[in-house]
Amino acid sequence: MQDKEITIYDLAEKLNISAATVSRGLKDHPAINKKTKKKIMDLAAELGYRSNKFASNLRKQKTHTIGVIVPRLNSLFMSSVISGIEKAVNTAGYNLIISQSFEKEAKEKTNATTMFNSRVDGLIVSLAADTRDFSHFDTFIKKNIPLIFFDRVAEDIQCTKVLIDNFKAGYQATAHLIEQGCKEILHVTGNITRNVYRDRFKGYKKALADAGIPYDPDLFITNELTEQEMQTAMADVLQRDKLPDGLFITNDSSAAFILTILKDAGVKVPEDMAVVGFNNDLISRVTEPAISTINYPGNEMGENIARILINHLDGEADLSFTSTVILNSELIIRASSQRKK
Amino acid sequence: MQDKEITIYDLAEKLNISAATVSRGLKDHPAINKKTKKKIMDLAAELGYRSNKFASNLRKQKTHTIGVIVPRLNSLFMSSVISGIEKAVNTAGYNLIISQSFEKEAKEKTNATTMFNSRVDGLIVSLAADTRDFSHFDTFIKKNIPLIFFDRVAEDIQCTKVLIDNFKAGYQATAHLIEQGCKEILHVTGNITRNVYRDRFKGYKKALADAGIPYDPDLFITNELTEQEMQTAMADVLQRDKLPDGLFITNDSSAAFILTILKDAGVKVPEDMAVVGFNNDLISRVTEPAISTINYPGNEMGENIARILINHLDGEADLSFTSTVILNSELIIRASSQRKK
DNA sequence: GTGAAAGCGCTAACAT
DNA sequence: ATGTTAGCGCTTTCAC
Repeated sequence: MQDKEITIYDLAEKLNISAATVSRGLKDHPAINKKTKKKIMDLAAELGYRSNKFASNLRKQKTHTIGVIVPRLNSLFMSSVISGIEKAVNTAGYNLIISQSFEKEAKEKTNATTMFNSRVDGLIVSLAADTRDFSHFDTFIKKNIPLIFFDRVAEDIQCTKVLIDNFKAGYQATAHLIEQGCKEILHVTGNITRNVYRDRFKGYKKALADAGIPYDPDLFITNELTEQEMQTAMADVLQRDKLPDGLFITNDSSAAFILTILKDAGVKVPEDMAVVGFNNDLISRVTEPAISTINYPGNEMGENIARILINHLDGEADLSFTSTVILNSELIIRASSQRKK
Repeated sequence: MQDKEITIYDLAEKLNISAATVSRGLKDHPAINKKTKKKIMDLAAELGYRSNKFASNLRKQKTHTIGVIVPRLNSLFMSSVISGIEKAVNTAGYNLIISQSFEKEAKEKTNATTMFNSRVDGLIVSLAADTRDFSHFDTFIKKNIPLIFFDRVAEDIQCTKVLIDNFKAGYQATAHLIEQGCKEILHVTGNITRNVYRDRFKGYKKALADAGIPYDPDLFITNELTEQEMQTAMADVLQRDKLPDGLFITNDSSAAFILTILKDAGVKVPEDMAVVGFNNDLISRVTEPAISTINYPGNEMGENIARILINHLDGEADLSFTSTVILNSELIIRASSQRKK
C-alpha cells in the first residue's frame, strides 16, 4: 500500500466532527445538516476516500453481492442475459460474481459453495446439463437466501423462475417444418430431464400429433450436445434406409455443426432435409444456408431476473417471490427450412 | 436469517478452547495439535460453520479477490481464457469478479472503479476496442495493485503483459495467402492504435514486402468490426474495378459475416477470393467453406496470467512482474484459403 | 443535528 | 501448543 487508505475517522478528524456523522453524511442520512453533508462529501472526494465494504458488510451482515452460476458464457444468449443482469444490478448498487459450471454438476456444486461462503445476498442460476441432484441449493433455501432460476430451471425447488415457453417454441419449430412439407422430422436435443429440452420435446410431439403424424422414437435423439456425440449420432442417422426430411435441433451451434456433417454426406439443405435450430446465435446466420431458429430475449430476461431479485432484497416485493415469469420467443425463418417460395 | 450464523467463538466455547486456537486450527496452522485440529474441524463441519470473509478481509486488509475486465465474453477465445484463469485462481483460493466493457471505454472505466472499490487484490484486463485514455488504471498503479494485461494490452503502462505474437500471426496469414497465389490482399481489421491490430497489420505489410508486393492503402480497411461497418466497407470494396483476390480478416466472426456478403455478391471463395480469419472460434468451422484461421491458446493464456498474478500476490515472484509473456499461435489452413491441392 | 460507545468476526503479535 | 488482547472500519442505538 502506497498512500494510506482514508477512513471515516480521518475525515472526522479533519472536519472536527464525529465518525458517526461522517458515516451518516456519506449515505445521505436525512438528519444531517446539508452543509455538513457537503463538507463531508467534498473532503471525501478530495482525499480519495473509499468506503470499506468489508467493515460495512461485517457490520450490516449484508454483502450487496449477487452470485450468478451459468453453464457457459460463450453464447450470444448467455452474454446478453448476463449483460442484462449486470445493467440492472449495477444501477441498484449491487455487485456481481459470475461463475461457470461448464455443464458439470460437480463444478456447479463447488461454485454454489463458493457463492455461499462469499455470502451472496441472492443467487441466480441456470443449471448445468447434467445436474440431477439439487442439494447444493438447500443451504441457500435454509438460510432464506433468495434463489432465482432462469432458462434451465429446477422445477422441484420453490422459487422464482424466468424462462421462455419452450413447449410453444418446440411446437412452432416443428409446425413450421411440417408446413414446409416435412414428414419425418428428427429432433436432436439434450437430456430431457432438463425442463428446456423436455418442454421443447413435448411441443415437438404435440405439433406432430396435431398434424396427424405419429411419433417415431427413432426420430428422437438425446445426448450431451457435444460435437463428438453429434458426429456419432448423425453418422448413425445417415446410414438409415429412410432418411429424415426435417431436423429440429435444440441449439444453433449443434445445428451449424450438423450442417457441416450433412454437407459432407451430400445431403442438401433444405431440399433433402430442412433444418431449424434454437437461440438465434450469430452462428445461425453465417452458415450456408442460414439456419432458421428460435429467438429469445436474453437481455430482457437478464434485466427481469435482476429486478425481481433486487426488489425482493430491498424489501419492496416480498410477496410474489415464488412466481414463474414467461417471456416471449419467436421463430425466425431462414433459408435452412424454407422450401416453399 | 434462519439459523444463527456460527462463529469461531461458538466453536471455541463448545470445545472449551480459545477463539485464537480455533482460528489457527481452521487454517491448519502448524503449531496446533493434530487432535485439537481434528476436534475443531469436526465440530465446524457438524455445525455448518463458514468463515466470515468480511471479518477476515477487514482484519487482513486483503480481499483474496481478483478482478477481470474483458471486452466481451462471447467468443471461444475469451471463454477459454476465463476458464483458464478461473481454474488457476480457484485452486489458489482466490475469488474472481468478472465484468465486460462491451468494447466501450466508458464502461471499462466504471468497471475499473467498481473493481477498485471492491478492493481487488489484482486486476486482469483486456482492453476495449475504443479505449484511448488509460487514466482509470492510475489508481491501481498508485496503490500498487498488480495489473496484468492480456491480448489487448496497454503498451505505455509498465506491467506484465501476456499475448501472442500478432506480428508473426499476421505475417503467417498473409504469407499463406501469397503462397496460394493471391496478389491483391485486402486486410480488414480494428483500430490500429490497439496493439493486436497494429501488429497484425505490420506482419501483413512485412509479408507483402518480403514477397515483393507493394503495399496498397486501398487494400487496408480499419473499422469498429461491427456487422454494420463490415457491410458498408465490403459494399464499397465490391464496387471496385479491380477486386482483391485475398482477404485477411482480423477475427472469425467478421470473416464469417463477410463470407455471407461475398456469397450474396456471387464471389467464389477461395477461387475468386481466398479468406483467412483469426481466433479459431467454432464459427470458422461451420461456414461454407470453412475458414482458415489463427489458433491461439486461450486456456493456456488464462492459466499463465493467473499464475503470474498469484505468485506475485503470494510474494513468491516479485521480481519478474513487469515482463511480457508471448505464447505461441498457429495458422490453421481450411478450405476458404486453399487453392492449391 | 450530532456524538459516544459498543460490537460485527476474525487475526496476529505477544505472552505463557 | 494455546491463550490474551487489541483492532481492522463501519453502523447504529441511545443519549443529549
